[in-house]
Amino acid sequence: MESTSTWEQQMLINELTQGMERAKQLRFYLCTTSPSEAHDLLLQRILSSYEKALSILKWSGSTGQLQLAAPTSGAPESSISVDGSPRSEELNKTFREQQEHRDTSKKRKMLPLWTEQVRVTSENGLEGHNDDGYSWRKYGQKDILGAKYPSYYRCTYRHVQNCWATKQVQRSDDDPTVFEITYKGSHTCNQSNNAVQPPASPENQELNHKPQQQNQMLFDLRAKLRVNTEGLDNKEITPHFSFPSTFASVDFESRIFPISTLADDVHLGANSPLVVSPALSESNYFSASSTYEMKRFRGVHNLQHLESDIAEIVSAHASTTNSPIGGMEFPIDPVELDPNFPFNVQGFFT
DNA sequence: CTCATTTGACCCGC
DNA sequence: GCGGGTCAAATGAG
Repeated sequence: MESTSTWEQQMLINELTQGMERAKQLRFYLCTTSPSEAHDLLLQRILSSYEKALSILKWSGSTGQLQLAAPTSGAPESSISVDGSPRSEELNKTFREQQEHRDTSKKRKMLPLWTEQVRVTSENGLEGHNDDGYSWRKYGQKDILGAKYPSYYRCTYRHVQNCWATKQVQRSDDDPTVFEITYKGSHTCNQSNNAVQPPASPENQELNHKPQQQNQMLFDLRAKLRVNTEGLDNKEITPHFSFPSTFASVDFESRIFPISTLADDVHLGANSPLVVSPALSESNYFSASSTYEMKRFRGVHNLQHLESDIAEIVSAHASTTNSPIGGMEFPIDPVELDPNFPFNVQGFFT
């Protein structure tokens, strides 16, 4: 019981911390740069973090696992609307909680639930962003009543890092250009530390599946970088990767949330902590092998997944040298990172 | 060869 | 029995 509560608290801390840090970043950007869509996106992500935190709070409250009250009465979306942005037409993503009426199964109450709507356009496939940096694996698709072939995704690192986040994507009945994405559970994998919380616009994965491996490489490299830097200055480096993806969200998020550190020192000043749930992070960084053991203990029912899990574990250590992005224009060794390192390569908010 | 997706089968709650 | 959700063998892509 307490462990569950602690986990929820960590998730909450994670969300709130991210929201705070994004707010700091926004403040900085507003002071130093001209208005741009980046500001809107950053605002959106800030609000999303807080909304998710509220979602967790409400969910925990309903299950009695966390005795905290949501700061708003009624639906949070009434007070914190992502769509509140005057440019929401471009971002066009609403965020609403539905835990009150979606929990028809007691077992399925075990995970927090929220829904995100993503609008798809013919030009760029998705407005706003397409990917939150999370890596998903599709595990099912089924036509159900009132939905056209909803797809089911789970976190790629479910077995490696015991991350039980899932999402369901289905086309909106009202507007065929809108896809409703229902997220279930929060990421406990490393990705959550590097990715922006409002998770991937899932349709991207239906319309464009390629970024998955790219995300994995990015994640692997990020993990590697973080491990390497953690012992040095408790800082981490997330360089700007630009993938040939149809969408730019991963690229964008890498820029907008440079997981801190040297890059943040440049942009935000040396007093920018950007601590993303250290407890969560650390426990996850070294959870791969233990998860593997756990899996063995519980009995592996899918050898293919086990093998891929092992491959992921191995690749996480080898990606720095083998991955195409490992040979990028930035030095891997953080010590060698020049404070003036051009994180604005390919335009940092330009 | 590896890994992600597809898709029919299966499980489970109502 | 029905329907939503998940599993896992088959298949395909890179």
